[in-house]
Amino acid sequence: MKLRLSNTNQRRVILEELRSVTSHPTADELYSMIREKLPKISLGTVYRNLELLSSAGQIMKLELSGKQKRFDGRPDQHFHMRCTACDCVVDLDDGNFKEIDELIRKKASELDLDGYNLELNGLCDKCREDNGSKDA
Amino acid sequence: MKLRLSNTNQRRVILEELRSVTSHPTADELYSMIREKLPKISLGTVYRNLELLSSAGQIMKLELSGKQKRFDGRPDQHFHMRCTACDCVVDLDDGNFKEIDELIRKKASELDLDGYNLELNGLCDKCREDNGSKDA
DNA sequence: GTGACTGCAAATTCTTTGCAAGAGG
DNA sequence: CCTCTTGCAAAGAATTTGCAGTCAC
Repeated sequence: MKLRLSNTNQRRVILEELRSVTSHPTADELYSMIREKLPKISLGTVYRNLELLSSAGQIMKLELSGKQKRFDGRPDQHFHMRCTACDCVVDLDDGNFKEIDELIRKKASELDLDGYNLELNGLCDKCREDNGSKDA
Repeated sequence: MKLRLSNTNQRRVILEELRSVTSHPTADELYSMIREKLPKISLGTVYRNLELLSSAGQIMKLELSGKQKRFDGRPDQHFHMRCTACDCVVDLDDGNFKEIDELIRKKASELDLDGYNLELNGLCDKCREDNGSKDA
């Protein structure tokens, strides 16, 4: 659903901030980040705008495993990996998953399903490094 | 991790109840179901036991999209579909997803990942029916 | 000016936890 | 017995909401 959103300062900063990072912050992480620029912003405003922006298709709301929702400034479909060590979420290179995407879509259309959500698990670069040095 | 669990009445009823349904109840849904048999059981006990049983590998904890965790009496790996209308979770016939599973595993092993979580979306039988009658 | 938006705080929802009493082996 | 478990109630974490004032257009 596309909505017309008015152009408030808070909304603009939230969107800019989210677009400027490749992490996939939770609402409260984003709140901390944004408070450095807008110290008076409230957490409720952050939640409300993230909801509106994702309804408008300008960002993506990620409801992956784990208790907190995360938000992604990239509005296009792509894949995510959840780090099994630090719980962060990183983007995966889509090239690797084109085939998988096509296969799932094909099967889904046969079964009259309409979408899917795939989350990979693994170690992010940082944790892989830490882990490697621990083994050594 | 396998644990030795003592054999309390509450634990046994929770497990039986969860095994007896194919829905994938949330903790509080299960709590309501169980209170018909054990009216004095507490919600905390249900949560604690679901956690223990899933650590022991006797049930599965599903952390899918949506805010509440759901629990599955089938301890073996299989696929789930989330109904986009009523939000329920149903098991999918694995035969359809063997190929997908293999492809994802292959790719995951190439990229040194270690697992994945796939959730399909679609309409459950009941909602499909309701929806059909609405269209007519 | 009017409707959308904001900050604040309180309310909701889901889950976990401390504790004293109770059951299991 | 001694430990693990329970019921209860309170705490905690994440998110939503009511409201009165403010901003965008």
